[in-house]
Amino acid sequence: MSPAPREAMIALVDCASFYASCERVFDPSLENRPVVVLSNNDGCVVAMSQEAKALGIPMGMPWFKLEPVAAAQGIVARSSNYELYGSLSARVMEVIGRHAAWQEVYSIDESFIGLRGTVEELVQLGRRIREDVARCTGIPVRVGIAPTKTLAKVALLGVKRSAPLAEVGVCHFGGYSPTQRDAILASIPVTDLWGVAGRLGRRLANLNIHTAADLAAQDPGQMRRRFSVVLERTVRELRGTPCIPLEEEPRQYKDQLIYSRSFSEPVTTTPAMRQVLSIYAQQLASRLRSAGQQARVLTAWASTSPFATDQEPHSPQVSAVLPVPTAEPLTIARGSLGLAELIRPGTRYVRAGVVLTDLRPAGQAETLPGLGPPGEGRQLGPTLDAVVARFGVGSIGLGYGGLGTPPSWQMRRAMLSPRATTHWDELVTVRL
DNA sequence: TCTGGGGTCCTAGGACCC
DNA sequence: TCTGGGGTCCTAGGACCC
Repeated sequence: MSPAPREAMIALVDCASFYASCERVFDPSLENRPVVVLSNNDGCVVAMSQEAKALGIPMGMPWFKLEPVAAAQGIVARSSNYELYGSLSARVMEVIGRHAAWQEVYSIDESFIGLRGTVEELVQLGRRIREDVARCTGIPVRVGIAPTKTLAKVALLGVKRSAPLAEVGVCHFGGYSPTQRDAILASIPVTDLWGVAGRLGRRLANLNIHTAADLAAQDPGQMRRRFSVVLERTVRELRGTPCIPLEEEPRQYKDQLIYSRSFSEPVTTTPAMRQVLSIYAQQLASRLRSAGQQARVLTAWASTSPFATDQEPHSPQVSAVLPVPTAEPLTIARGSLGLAELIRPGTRYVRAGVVLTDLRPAGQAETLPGLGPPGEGRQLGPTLDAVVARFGVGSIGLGYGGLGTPPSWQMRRAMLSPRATTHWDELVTVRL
């Protein structure tokens, strides 16, 4: 039975190979070529163009293993350029939003919109969205439409996997007969659904539940008792009952803030780790301040490489309750530096991070003058941010972070494209 | 030599309260 | 010998997302 005309529907719009597509927008020479986008430090593959996927390159493959064969296969690599992707994402989302009264931006490359209309009307609308986004941003998108978010994802998988649907770029789950829908669900492994990954997938396989159709046939209450309310909702959504609402309002405040990075070369000494922590703390303080929040609890950690076979793994960690909820870089740096005392000099650490939790909106409880820790209330954060805004990252640093030359462990991004939409001096030149 | 980063949600279990 | 019960709050850890 096809859904009643004008019933509320949800469309999931996703960008095809988003990072690779972004790289192509300002570099047409990448068209029709296998493009891979690398993680920070040019570590491993985090995104691929269709051509690269077709070569069978596994997601997450280390670049140092791919690099030797890349040239021979015509593979082009780019360092990830999140500033560019974020900027293009905002434009894509804005264009999508023009076509619907309800929109939830789900991730950097996915958006849900709420729609009403017949199957034919909504498929037409999906086509218009594709054309509009392509014309305004150069990014290809695909559209899956269904009564629930989970089924919209199923419809989108159809667009990705069926050649005729890929041609159109739009799939409406309601356009199929019940028999066809069952066949579609039976063709989708459970682990392709939202909320079902490896662990859960193995537990479901033990119960002989392998496909979306198998899962849809389960009793929702039983799935809740045996697994969780999350899986219960998935079952109900697969059966067409919306359980996961469209969330239009982006959340105003985050629950936690993390700054963590791998090093381009291992850090082995206490002074170097102090420098790492000072720089990370300053970055984090800056983010926290621009989010309009303060933190009360801080955790700092470092770890050795999980791939190293020649040394014992070591992951020291410190947690501290800050004297007052704060966004002051000095207080955050001081809390983080305790970690430097815990490292074993000579051990090779490959990454570190600082996590702020127990966040709250800034300005809720002002500390009385003189009662806070040293540095509180001196507005060091805004001053540092202002200097960085004017003279660039690295132009000023706190304590151990304030060194003139860039540290040797700093992130490597050798194949970085220009930030063509956010920096005047990196604009693209077009010759006619 | 070289393997990413930043989040959220849910549940179980302990602390604590009356 | 026999030793309550119901509720909330908080946290850690697991699992998942892109």
